[in-house]
Amino acid sequence: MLRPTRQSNQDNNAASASKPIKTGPRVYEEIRRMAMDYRFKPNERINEVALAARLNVSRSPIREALQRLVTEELITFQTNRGFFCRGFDVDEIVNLSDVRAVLEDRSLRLAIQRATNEELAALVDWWTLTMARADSFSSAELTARDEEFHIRIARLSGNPELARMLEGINTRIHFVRKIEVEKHRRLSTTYTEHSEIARAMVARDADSAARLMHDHIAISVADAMSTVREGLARIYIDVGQI
Amino acid sequence: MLRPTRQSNQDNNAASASKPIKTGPRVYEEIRRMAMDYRFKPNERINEVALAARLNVSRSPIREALQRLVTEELITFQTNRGFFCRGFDVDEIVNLSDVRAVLEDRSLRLAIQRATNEELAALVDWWTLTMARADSFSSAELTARDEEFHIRIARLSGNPELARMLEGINTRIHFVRKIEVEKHRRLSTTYTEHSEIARAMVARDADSAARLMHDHIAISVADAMSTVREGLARIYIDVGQI
DNA sequence: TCAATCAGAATTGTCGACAATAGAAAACGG
DNA sequence: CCGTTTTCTATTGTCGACAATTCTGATTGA
Repeated sequence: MLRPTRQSNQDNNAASASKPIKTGPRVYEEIRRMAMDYRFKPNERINEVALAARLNVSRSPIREALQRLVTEELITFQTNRGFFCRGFDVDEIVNLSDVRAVLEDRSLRLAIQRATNEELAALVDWWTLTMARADSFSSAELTARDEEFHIRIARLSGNPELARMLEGINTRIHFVRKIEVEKHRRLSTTYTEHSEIARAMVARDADSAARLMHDHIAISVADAMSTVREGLARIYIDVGQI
Repeated sequence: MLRPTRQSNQDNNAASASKPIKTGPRVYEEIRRMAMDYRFKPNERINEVALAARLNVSRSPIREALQRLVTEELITFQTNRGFFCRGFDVDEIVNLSDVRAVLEDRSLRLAIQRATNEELAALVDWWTLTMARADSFSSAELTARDEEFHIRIARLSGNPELARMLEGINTRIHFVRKIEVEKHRRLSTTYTEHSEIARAMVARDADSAARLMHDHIAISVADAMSTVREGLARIYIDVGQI
């Protein structure tokens, strides 16, 4: 295999000849994605050499990426035993939803105080457009838009820390959210809640907006359990790629 | 220097012959501490080899620790340029305080709902005891107790995610807090606020407790500026160890 | 049959080496 | 004298190697 000088990024996945991208960040992003989507089974031990081979790099960048993901709570770690996929359980989802609720509340209220009319109008328009095209989007794309709606509000809050924390939560509940989006889709329930929230924001009606947001986010333990049940089914049924 | 087989942890700092401690975790903890206390100057570039030499290890564990600290926002990173100490500025402190306020509010309300009488009584007692001995504590110890007071409440909330996020914020504002503790001390202002909060919790008076907590945490931009000013003075005046 | 013990295999932890990149200093030209 | 280019040096990025640890599963003894 005569080692190449400094691995010329031989683009293993997807034939995109677009960007070279440093291996470090690329590896991090790739593993992060895998963890978000539970491509590792819950609590599964992650074999460093196998993963390194799969991504065509040595263990160093793998380990560095994994360490980062540990503090993002997407991965766990035990000394001398290595890295593991996080678990997938109801409590965590419920707890995260609770934290999320208070952060979204603050986020929204600050946005109402600080955002300009134009910015809020743009939010409404963007979501209206998204809904109009909803049918043409895949579930993954729709989930991404859902996430983006909330992040946009967080950005309008003017507090980057708030946005950062919400993004952290988002990556951790991404899988759950995707399941919920698909459930919505099956029942052809449209996402009118976002529109209502955005309109209340335009009207600078903080309390109404906050109430709508809260109801939108709130998740009963029963709902969480049902979602987890479905999630576990997918994780263990879907055949891994390759 | 005839390399030793697997570095026998020759205990560079402090003569503690207590625990062996794996180098990985040790290094992480040590660098984390340095970052918390701004032993690196704000925005200073961190030299990996120098740091490795200082801690008597190779660059691998250093880099892994630094990567973790990047996602904890104690360190920044730029590809091909390396790691840097985070900045030290007013906006960040104000923004973090704002987030902290909502998390502490939630934390406290959940604790009031869920904690037992015994747990809340223990909180009051512990703080009373701490205050009684306050004079015998160093500023560092007192700061640690201050932090612990809030973390205990977060634990009583029963939501580990809440506690985790507050801990994350605590590590980032640790330096600021220490300065505030010393300011209090100079003015011999006693920390009665904690006692009042705890007592309101015992009385299950959520709104009063929350109001007290909010006032306790709230920081005006002017205050933040003054604290930052003092902080910068310390950072650049204190001579680094060795 | 089952628990405990003990090789042998697999995996992690840390290291030193070296190429690629960025940064600093020197040489150059105006 | 100052801005630009070039050369040299310092630093980061990634790798393969090997010791230490954990895991596996085979063997033993009750």
